[in-house]
Amino acid sequence: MAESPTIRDVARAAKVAVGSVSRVLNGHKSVSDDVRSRVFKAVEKLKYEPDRVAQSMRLRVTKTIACATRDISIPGFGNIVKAAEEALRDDGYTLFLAHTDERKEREIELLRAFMRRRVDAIIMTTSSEDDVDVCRQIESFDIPVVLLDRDVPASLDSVLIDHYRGTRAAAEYLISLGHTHVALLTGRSTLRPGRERIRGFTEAATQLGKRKSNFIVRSQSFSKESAFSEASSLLSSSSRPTAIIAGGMAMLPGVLQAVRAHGLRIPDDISIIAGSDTDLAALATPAITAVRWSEANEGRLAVELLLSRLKGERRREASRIMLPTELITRGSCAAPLARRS
Amino acid sequence: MAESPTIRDVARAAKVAVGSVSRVLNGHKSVSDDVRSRVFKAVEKLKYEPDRVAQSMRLRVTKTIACATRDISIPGFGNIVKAAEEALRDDGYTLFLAHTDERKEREIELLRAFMRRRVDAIIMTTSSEDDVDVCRQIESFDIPVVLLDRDVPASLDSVLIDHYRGTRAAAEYLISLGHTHVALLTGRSTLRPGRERIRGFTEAATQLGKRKSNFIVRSQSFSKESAFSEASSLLSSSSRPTAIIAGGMAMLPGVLQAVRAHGLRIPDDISIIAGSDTDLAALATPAITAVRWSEANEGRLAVELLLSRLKGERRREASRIMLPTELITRGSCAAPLARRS
DNA sequence: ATGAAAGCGCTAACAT
DNA sequence: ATGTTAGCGCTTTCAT
Repeated sequence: MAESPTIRDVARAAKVAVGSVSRVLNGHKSVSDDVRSRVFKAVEKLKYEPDRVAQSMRLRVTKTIACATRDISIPGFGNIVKAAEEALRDDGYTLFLAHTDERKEREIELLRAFMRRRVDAIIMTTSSEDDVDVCRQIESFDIPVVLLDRDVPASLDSVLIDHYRGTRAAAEYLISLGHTHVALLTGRSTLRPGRERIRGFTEAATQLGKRKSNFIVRSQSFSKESAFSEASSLLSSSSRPTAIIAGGMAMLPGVLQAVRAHGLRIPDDISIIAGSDTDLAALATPAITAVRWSEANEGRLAVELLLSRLKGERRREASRIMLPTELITRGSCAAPLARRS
Repeated sequence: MAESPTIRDVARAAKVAVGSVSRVLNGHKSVSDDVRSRVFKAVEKLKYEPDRVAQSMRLRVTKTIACATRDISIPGFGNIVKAAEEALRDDGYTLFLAHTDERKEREIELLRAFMRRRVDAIIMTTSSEDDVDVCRQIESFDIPVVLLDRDVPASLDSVLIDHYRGTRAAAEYLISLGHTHVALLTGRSTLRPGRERIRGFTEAATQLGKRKSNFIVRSQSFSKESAFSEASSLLSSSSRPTAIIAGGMAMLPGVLQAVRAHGLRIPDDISIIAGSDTDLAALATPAITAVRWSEANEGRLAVELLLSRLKGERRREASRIMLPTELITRGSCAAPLARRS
């Protein structure tokens, strides 16, 4: 296998200078038809492909964008990444993908690696919104960064999900069915998705008045495992809630597992609402009522934000795009048993 | 924001030559302690990070690996990619991710883009095993390529899943329950996963004898949508099967949707087996019997294969690693109704 | 319109 | 042990 041909090989084959080859390939005006056609012929013959590494070197632009999320194997993130990749590729960008495991050190290490690779922009979900190390590092970057559902002190572009309204709607719906003893399982309140869900949840609770309501929040982590253990402990408690909101993208499986382990029926024994919509929510039996938003839009909008900066508007104000949520009611919620009998 | 410092800036700050800086940073022997410490001090002070693009340029190695699968939003692929990324990162590699949408033109375009980026290796699922364009292109590459569950004429490394045994076990299990009218939904037989599943399925059918069995194969595509439409047509037919095997990573949702649309009960009216294990299979009601393999191992082994080539064994024979499958029996299968009554 | 040459940041080969 | 320099493949400036 011969080495790939370089621009010199093309120049030699076309009997022109390398500069002319470059000019032809980059569509400059000042080239004669004769040279142009000879260059194209040589390119064709040699199957020449410009080396992007060399171009990056020279142009100080790599046409790569880094994407780092907590865990790419979570279906929701897959949808986001897919849409982002699709939106990027038409402009000649390629996506670097990595997962952070929600660990700060990994995140810092990852960001450094991305900077050394001279990526043009970054899409990410930081593991913290107030950690000085991470925030300072991101602020020191001179490239566009868009955060996915995060609210950091720095003024960065972000695509936010309206978990507040979504969760409030979910809680109000449960209240309307007669529930007074409801649990919200979500991640740490130091992270926007957890914080906003808690806000919507507690706000809904105030409608009932303090005396009548027993709304509890468990905000440990967004993981499936913690969803399972929190739900299990809740379900074993003497006064178990009559409804649970699984407030995270990967939490429903854990909650359903716990419900099953306790031999409880949905919605008779317990009502369930998922904080994000998935195949599992749609096809469980009964189907699970869920807070939905468009993950594809989330990815797409993040990319649009980046591209607009990359195309020149580098100095505009930080944009915060809020994506609406919608409560999809299905069969997993009913009036609490006590009330029905 | 100042420009990132270069090796020259470090050399100047440490009052040494650029060559010495490079030697220190790359751990060469011939450097005095004095120079070493001065360099490290300067690096620290300037927060210098070597430019990977320049390194790639000089060393002819980019430390990037491309990964292209049909659709990254399919949970199974997420698991594979996650494991692969984890295995790569320790060696300083970063992953380029793209999806092919199972379209040949996209695939070719993608491969070209990857080559122009001078990726060191490629992990992929080709959309075809016999297409001359794609195969010839891949063969022309001088870099390691590992195929995920594909069998192309060229001698490439591959990680294969034992769908043959998995599907045969699934079909035999259904036979043991008394089913004689079973349908396999899977993708085109020109692709290994479809082909092997069909092989296992038909081989199991022969045990029953031609007269007694009514085993039908629908091999259109692996997509959820086609699973839905094929299952729907099957379920509406006058002689509908008593069991369906959803033989693809994303097909179970489509099949369950169809079953639900027809108001059928699992396993009373119809038995279901999933061709790959997911949260949905584990947590549906009833839980769905599934053919399982370790997607994490699939990703990990693919990377091991690549790294071993990258570390020198470039000329060894192509390896074909076969990953075992296992039938996880859950509650979605029962004897067919006719037989029970 | 085209050729020649500088230079992006780095490593390695060559001097000393 | 350390400094100097060529050169990776490309784009662009400067001559002509």
